[in-house]
Amino acid sequence: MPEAFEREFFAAPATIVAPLLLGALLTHESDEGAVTVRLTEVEAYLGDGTDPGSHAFRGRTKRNAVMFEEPGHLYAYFTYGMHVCANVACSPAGEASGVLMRGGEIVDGLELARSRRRTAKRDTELARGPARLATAVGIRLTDNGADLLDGPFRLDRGAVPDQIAAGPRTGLSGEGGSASFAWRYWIPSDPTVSPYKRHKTAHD
DNA sequence: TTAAGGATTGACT
DNA sequence: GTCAATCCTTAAT
Repeated sequence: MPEAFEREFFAAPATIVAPLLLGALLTHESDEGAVTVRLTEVEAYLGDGTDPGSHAFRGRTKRNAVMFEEPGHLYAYFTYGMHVCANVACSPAGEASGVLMRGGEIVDGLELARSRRRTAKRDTELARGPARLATAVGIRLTDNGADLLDGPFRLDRGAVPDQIAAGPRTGLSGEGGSASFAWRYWIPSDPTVSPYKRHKTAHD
């Protein structure tokens, strides 16, 4: 039986929490069944005005309100007209930061994940990429604000990875700005880490 | 009220 | 490798 994270664990800035979430197990139970994903890739986003890439950069809005409230909740948002991405809200209530779950390995509920991700040719593609992960686990826009420590969602400690890599975040504009911070963390050599836009990492 | 753009993916050349 | 799809959120009229 895995050990669940405590609320307090998420009351730290996302840059602290993010690398510690690698290897963690996110489970979502719905009418269709349960799916569990082991996180292999995450990104941190701050909200104190220092991080232009963050949705919380310009302060609290209707969309990002969850990030400013109690930590350990799900911040799900809609993007590109068709995709949902899932974050874990971090920092104490009143402060905003979040960890974007970018990739993972499906370790339970494989059949259900496959049926949700028809276009995936291999199991390693089921949750490789933020919107894919959200789809495979069954996260919808209406799940925004859900508690990740109680209810249909659960976030448990998993085996700590042997190695952790850090590098620039992906998909953000403004090279001279926050895109150059090493706030993306992943498990090296894991096949479920998304390969996108890795144009100027200083390692691998 | 309207317009611009996005923490991406999948299809196609 | 390139590019269209598609609609919600935000900021500007």
